[in-house]
Parts: sequence; C-alpha cells; structure tokens
Amino acid sequence: VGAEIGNYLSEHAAEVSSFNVVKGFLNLVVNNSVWLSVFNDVAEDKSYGISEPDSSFVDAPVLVEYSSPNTNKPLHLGHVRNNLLGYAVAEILKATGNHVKKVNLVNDRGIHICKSMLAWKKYGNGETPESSGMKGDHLVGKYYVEFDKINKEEVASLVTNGNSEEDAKKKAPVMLEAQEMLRKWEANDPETVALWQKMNTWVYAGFDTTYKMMGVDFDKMYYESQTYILGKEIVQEGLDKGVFFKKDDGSVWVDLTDEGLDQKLLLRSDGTSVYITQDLGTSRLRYQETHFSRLIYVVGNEQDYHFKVLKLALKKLGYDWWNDLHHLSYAMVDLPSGKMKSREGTVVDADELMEEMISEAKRITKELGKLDDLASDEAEQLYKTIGLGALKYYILKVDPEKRMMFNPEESIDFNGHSGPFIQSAYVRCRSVMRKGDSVTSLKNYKDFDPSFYNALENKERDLLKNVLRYPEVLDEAAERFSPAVIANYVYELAKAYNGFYHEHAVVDAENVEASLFRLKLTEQTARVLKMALALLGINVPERM
RNA sequence: GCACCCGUAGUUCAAUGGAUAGAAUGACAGAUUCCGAUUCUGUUGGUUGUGGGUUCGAGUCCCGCCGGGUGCACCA
Repeated sequence: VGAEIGNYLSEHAAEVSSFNVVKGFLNLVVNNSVWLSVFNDVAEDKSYGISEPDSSFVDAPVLVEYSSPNTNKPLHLGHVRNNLLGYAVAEILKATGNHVKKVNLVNDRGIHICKSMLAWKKYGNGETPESSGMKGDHLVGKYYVEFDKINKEEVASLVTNGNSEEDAKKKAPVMLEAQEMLRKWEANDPETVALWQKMNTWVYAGFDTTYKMMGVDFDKMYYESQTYILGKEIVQEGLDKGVFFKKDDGSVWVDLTDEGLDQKLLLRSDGTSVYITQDLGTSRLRYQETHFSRLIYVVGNEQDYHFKVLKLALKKLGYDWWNDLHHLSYAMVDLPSGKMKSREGTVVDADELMEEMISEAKRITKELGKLDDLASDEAEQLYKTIGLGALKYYILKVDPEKRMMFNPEESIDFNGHSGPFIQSAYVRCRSVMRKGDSVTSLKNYKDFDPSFYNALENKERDLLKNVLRYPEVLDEAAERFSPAVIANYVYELAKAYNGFYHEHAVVDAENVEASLFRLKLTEQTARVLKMALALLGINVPERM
C-alpha cells in the first residue's frame, strides 16, 4: 500500500503540498516533493494544508495582537518574550490553515510620554537622534529616566520640608507640569501635539529597527491616540440594555459578582474612558472590521483579571463572539538578581541583548575557525542567524505560562538543548545532501521505490518516526497556542538525526538503495527542521 | 484580607490522567578520526514543596497547608 501511494504521489508531486494520513499511512508531502511513510501509528484520516489557507477562514481571520509597547522607552527583555511568542503563535496558526492577521496596539499617549516630552523640553537643548547618534527610542527613554530622577529629587526635598510622602508626590513641580502637558495634549494644543509627534516619530524609527532585528512584523498598527475614545457608545449600550449601572456621581460600572468577580469601573464620573472602555471599543471595532474567528491577545499574566472582566462584560452585552477572545497570558522573565524593574535600571535592553548574542556567536564561530573563508557580509549574517537563533530558542522553548529564568551572565546555551544545536543538525543535513548531489549515481532517484526498505534499523526508525510526527506536533502547538511544543519537538528531531548520522553512512552506504533511502530521509529531516524553526522565527544557515 | 498563577535531578527546562517521571547542564568514563566533533554512547543525580482525597491508574484533577509571584487605581 505504501508503494502504491508513493507512486501515485510521485506522479502528482507538483500539485501537492500538504500532510495527510490515508488509510493509516502518514504521508509527508512538502514543497512539491514527496516522501511517504512505510508505517505509522495514526488511525484516523486527516489532512494538513500548509500552503493555501482554507477559503472559509479568509473572511474570519484570526487576529493576534502582540508587542503593544509604550512609546516612552525602548523595548526590553519582557517585550522580547512577548514579540517572539506573538510572532510564533501567528506563524503556527498560519501553518495549520488559518488566515492570520498580526496587529500591534501602540500606546502612544498618556502621562508617561508627557514625562519624556517635558524632560526633553526642559533639559534636552534640542538634542535629536541625528545630533546625538542615539537610537530614537533610547533617546526618548533617556529623558524618561531624567524626568524620574528630577521628580524624585523634588519629592525628597519636599519631604525634608515637612510634607508627607503622599503629599510630596502630588505637589512635585515637574509632576504638575507633566499633568498640565497631558491636559494640553488632550485639548489639542498645537505646540504640544507637534512635540508629541516629533518624539513619537523618533521612537517609531527606533522600534522599527528593533522589530526588524528581531524578525517580527505586523499586518496592521493601531494607535491608542486614535482608539482611546472608543467604547463610550458601548457603555451607553450597556446602560440601555440594563446590564451596566450608573452610580450617583455619574460613573458607570459593571457588576460581575454573579461570575465570582467584583464590580468594575467602565467610565469615570467625568465621562472620560479608562483602559477597559477602550478595549471594549477596540474589540468591537475589530469584530466589525473583520468578523474574526478568534482574537488573541498576547499580554502578560498580570492582566489576567482585566481580560476576564473584558470577556464577561462583552458577554453581558450579548455579543456572541465574547468567547472568541483569548488572552494568551505569559509569565514574566526573571533575572538572577530578581525581578526586572525599569526604575531601578535592572532591565535588560532588547537591542543590547541581541547585539551581545550576535557577538557571542561571532566569538564562538571564530574560535572554531571553520569558516575563515566566508565573505565578511555573509559572516555577519551568519553570526546574526546563530546569535538570534540561540536567543529565540532559549525563550520559546519554555512554556509561555511559566516564569522563566534568564541569566545574562552565564549567557545563553550554544550547546545542548539550544538553537545552534538544532541549526547545526540542519547544516549537517545540508552538507550530506551536497555530498550526495556530487555523486552522479545517486542523483537520479526518480525510480526509487522505498517499499523495499521494510526492515528499518533502530536509528532510522527513530528518525523517521520523528520526521513523521511533525503534523501532529503542529496541530498540538496550534491548539495550545504553544511554540514550546514546536521547540521541544525540533530538538528531538535534531537529536534523532545526529544519532542516525552517527550510526549510518549515508552517501557511502552498503548499497545504492540504502544510500537513496537515507538521502531522502536526510532531505526530509532538513525540510522539517527548516519549516519548524521558521515558525519560531529562527533562520537556518547553510554552513556554520 | 480576597482572587488568580507557579512549585519536577545541584541548576535551566520536558512530560493530551496511562508503561520504570525525561532532556540539557555539571562531574566522571568511553566511541567515532568522519558524509561536519557545536557529534555520539554510558555512569552519576528525584519521596514531582507537603498532607489528604477522587481514580484501575495522579507530576497532571479536587481540598487543606507551606513557599514564590501577580492582581485587587475614577493608571495603562
């Protein structure tokens, strides 16, 4: 039966690009070429499209919202986890046939931006990214820190002059000025808005560089300055329907005590919106825009409660899509010194982190000295591939909902259970394939009939099993929204290949059939490794 | 105080309720001298925080306790 399927698919290879299980045989059909299994354990028939999305999903996309930075400071390690997760989840859902849109909701307004603006205005002397050579987001971040320093000094001196700590915080002159600035911004004061636009432009240029280096992208950007007014009609709608209620002071609330939660404010007494008002508004806007089948928020687990409230409020309003919202909640990253706190300067900056990983890759590669003939631009590209591969793998292999320990001192693994280990297995495959290509007697395997190979040896069987598991693993990763499932699988596969490679000669096998079989197996291993790593945003080099 | 999340080898992490809880790292011993040694094989290391319960079967589900974290703003 295996041979029959194989012959059929061989003739139709150009059209096929999917995985499927037929009559208990699992077939791996990728990139217009065919490999078929000779055994498997899967009983039920199933197809896995990986090229064309199912047309029924096109009008009901899955939206994945991630990154969501504030524009007052650069991205740090926590954002890195967020971005890598969001990107990988989006790619995994794409690979399982969903139509996916990646979106970013940038927090470009509020008191924190005003703090940076104020400090820059007072002490910046017109400094720009061009004049200082600083990345825009770092420059703006510098003035945010500056503000904080001055604010602290002022509070301290107020306290020594007999004010209570609480009063001092309210009375500090710079803080009052920042609040005044926010009011001006909201009143559309031209000068303030111009400064706000100028500094945000700097920040976006900086973010773009970071995103590009990280390898993440977005199909659509939303900005809070445009969305923060949304949601007020929804609140009114809730009042009309009698599911929200108004207190005497005019503030609007939702009562979720019947769901085991509390009462939650939805609109301030002065009629202005709060965080959740906006999220109510944007979620409905997005539903109207896209009729999404799912809306996935990649947001830290400190907001678990917020998203519970959001969903239940929408449920009370009678929107039947309330349960299509999903909060992909991830835990924070710990440093050996404890928690990351931006005020205490214990954050790990994303740009610096990536640079360090790349130079570490460079150091190790040079030490091994295998690639001294590589052109320098190719070499730089390679260091980037390895360094970022190590970083991304290190972060993504951990289950999102678990806290993870990040030790910058000991740095990240380049050996063992690591990105470069897997990359090097791929490179080894490619090396073997090149060798196979150079042997003319092996080049033409059109007539190759794999059915002869019924007696697999242990390491071959082990490798084959791992290769064929890929579709199931992909399914599981998509179901659980967990890139870690892919990451751990791809490691098993790389290990299986190394074991196989060590045990069996491929190009110089006992006979031509064995060589052909093992070459095919090598080729498919390389393909799956490359595809699976791509879902994690990890590239593979041809040499390393 | 109330709510939610997490506790697995020394360390960093795995394990759709299912076989003897697995890797990596560290230490030690060995193999391959090659189609790529960032390799492979072995030894070492566990009362899965703890006490009960459900189940034919629990690291996984339920309850209590201990430890760590987060949330409970007319901030976002």
